[in-house]
Amino acid sequence: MKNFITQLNKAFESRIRLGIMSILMVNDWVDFGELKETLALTDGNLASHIAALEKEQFVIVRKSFIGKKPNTAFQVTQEGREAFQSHLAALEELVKGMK
Amino acid sequence: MKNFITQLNKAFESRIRLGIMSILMVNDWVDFGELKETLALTDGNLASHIAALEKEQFVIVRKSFIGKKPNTAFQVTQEGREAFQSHLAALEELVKGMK
DNA sequence: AAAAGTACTTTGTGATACAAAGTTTGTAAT
DNA sequence: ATTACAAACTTTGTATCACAAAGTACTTTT
Repeated sequence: MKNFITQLNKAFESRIRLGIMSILMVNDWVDFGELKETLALTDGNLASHIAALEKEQFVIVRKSFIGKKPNTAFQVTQEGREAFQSHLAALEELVKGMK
Repeated sequence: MKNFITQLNKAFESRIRLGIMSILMVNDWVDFGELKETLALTDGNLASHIAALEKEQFVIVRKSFIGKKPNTAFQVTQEGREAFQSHLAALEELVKGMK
């Protein structure tokens, strides 16, 4: 009766991390600037949310240069993909119960 | 592109409040003790989350006596119902985008 | 009188969110 | 060579939140 709530992942409770994940789920290698603009975040805010997701090993970070400019890009890991899908499945249960 | 995230309501970000609301959406007048057990919360924890929802006017609280025992029960308001449904709709958008 | 039940409130601690400003490293312009 | 700029952080500071545990108030049961 309460399991669908305990299955919700704490890492995905915040709107912003929900946004980051949903973008990374459908786009391979999204870069810092693009993500920042899409979600209308400050640098620091994005950096800290990414750090939280990286700590959980839900995303990986790649630092490189595009031409002469430094570029940081993110990709969702397999683990992140699975965790996020479970989270969404639990949310879906919740929605279903309401119809 | 980012609107479905901004449509997510901050009041419903926590697992616990998500749980409270989903129960109240399908049950009329749920009492303190029942909600507390269903969600496996401490008294204080439930009280504070309810207070947050009450402040937003998403739930109303009724204090009465059942026989000789004090009873506190909660009901979702129309406003709460609408806000929660919008929230779920936004989550559904998010899920849909991923299929 | 003592114990137990209901519903809180208070206290304390630790985590989180966020903005704003500062820092680092490397490139580009003058 | 100095200045300026850009990307991506890190730091700082403040405010809010989550939660457990203990305390409170009132009533009822034993």
